[in-house]
Amino acid sequence: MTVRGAPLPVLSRAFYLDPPDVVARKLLDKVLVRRYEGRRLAGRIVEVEAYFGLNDPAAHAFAGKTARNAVLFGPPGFAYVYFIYGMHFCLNISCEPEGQSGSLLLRALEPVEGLATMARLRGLAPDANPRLLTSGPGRLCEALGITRETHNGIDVTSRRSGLHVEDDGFPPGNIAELPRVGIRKAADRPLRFVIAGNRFVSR
DNA sequence: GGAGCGATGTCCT
DNA sequence: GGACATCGCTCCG
Repeated sequence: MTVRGAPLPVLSRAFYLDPPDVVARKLLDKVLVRRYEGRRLAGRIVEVEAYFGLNDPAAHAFAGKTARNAVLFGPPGFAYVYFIYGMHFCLNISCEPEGQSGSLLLRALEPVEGLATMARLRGLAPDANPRLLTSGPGRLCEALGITRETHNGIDVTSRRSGLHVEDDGFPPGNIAELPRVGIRKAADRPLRFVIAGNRFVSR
């Protein structure tokens, strides 16, 4: 039992050692927390995609290690943030032992704490529809103030990094497996994991 | 509520 | 030069 007011446990490096499909399932219903200007911005993870490094034509790591994707080949539990379509950032967490390049793409959160701040960061009114805050990989990065400059390569297993994942003991929901979104290669593999029926899942 | 499409920077061929 | 793990707007039902 958790003592009221005590900090919740942060997911450790060992949590991310497994293959990406396994970690993706475990990540659902955990809480992503961002420390922003002294405030907590938090959202429950409701949609994750798994990417298998060198064995996965859709993965950024597929063609081998480059300057951009180097984080994926490092130890598990680090943030890989990249810039896409000239205007959005996407957040991944590396998994598998060092040398392997699996990762998890965080695609949607159910916002839990700091909704007004998230709305401001998204350029929306404070009372905007919460579905517009963090439903989608680009949206959740904007809502949490995550950019490549500020977060690529940071350790998400450390509470001090300003971005980590907590386990609040929320009972896991039913998981649905779907094809991944927005890719051309290996588009048929069911590596998108969502909380079935959750309204904050993207699209 | 869904299809179509333009915006825009970076990476790798 | 082409592709890109997206988003928000328009237009049409």
